[in-house]
Amino acid sequence: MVTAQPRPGAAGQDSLVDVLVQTAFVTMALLSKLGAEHDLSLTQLRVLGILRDRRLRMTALADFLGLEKSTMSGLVDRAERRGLLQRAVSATDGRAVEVFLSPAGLEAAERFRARVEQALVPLTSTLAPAEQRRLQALLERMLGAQAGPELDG
Amino acid sequence: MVTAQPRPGAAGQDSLVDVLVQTAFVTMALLSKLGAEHDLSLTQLRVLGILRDRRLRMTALADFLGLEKSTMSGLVDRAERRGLLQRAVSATDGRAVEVFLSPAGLEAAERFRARVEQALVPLTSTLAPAEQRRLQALLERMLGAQAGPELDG
DNA sequence: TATTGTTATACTCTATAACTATA
DNA sequence: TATAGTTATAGAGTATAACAATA
Repeated sequence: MVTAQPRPGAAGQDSLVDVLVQTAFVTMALLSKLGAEHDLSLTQLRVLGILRDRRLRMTALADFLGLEKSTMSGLVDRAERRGLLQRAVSATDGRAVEVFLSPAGLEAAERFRARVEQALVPLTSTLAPAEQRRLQALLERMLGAQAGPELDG
Repeated sequence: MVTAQPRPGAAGQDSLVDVLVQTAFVTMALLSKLGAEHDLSLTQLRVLGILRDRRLRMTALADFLGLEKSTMSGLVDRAERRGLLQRAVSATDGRAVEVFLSPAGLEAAERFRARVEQALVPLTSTLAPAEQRRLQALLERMLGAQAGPELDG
């Protein structure tokens, strides 16, 4: 879990939960580090990822991320100021604001995606191709069991 | 990766990297949510986890978490104020400060660990016991490939 | 009156820079 | 002089509450 490696050297008596949590921390640390290189927080990265192929209202985006709409305002403000995304009042509802990636934002999202792919190779390539497929399948099945659309992203 | 589920319904064309990242986000969201129930941030949870079975200097703790020592000061301040951990000047080096869990902090750490274990059951139990062992083994091998002690925790 | 967003305010997390105390 | 921590300051991320505009 949120614990340090048990004992440097004494491996393997962890539970699946421990390993899942460690994997999550390692992965997030990596994302975090890569993001920091471009001054992007994990949340900003998620926003870019989510908007890669859609245009969402503030509220929908907030729901996706599990955040308050007031938080979204600030988040979108900063990203917009940096030219990564844009706002537009909805054509059908004068109250609603739609958010979408700017060309620069889209390019940043693509570029980042490639960086992550590449940065994770040292980890994933530890496993043989068949094992990688098995791991992917197991994780997919596990994730499938998990509910809300707010959690992926 | 940091992307939303491809298309609600169209599953499975993701790469291993995508799935790893999604797993990480789901896991972190869960930890985050459980932590929030006790007003504990992910970082505070990590501190509790790391100190569960050790006593560290401020600098060592900062290294473990990959943070600046000034950040540690604030983090430890707040946790100490809440009675979760304590500071003590090192017996051997008057400049150094050692940090360790208070009894309340230890109890909180244990309690939280159990909560996480329990909260992840819906996910892990999707897999048969043999599959769980296989998943754990695969992840462990993958993690083993990864370097620094700053990244676990 | 209900919904969509924004603004005001406050707190945590984070970093950089300047500082104190000990080695 | 170098090292260990703290303090001052500033910015991002987060939430709650109050508000404006539209439905």
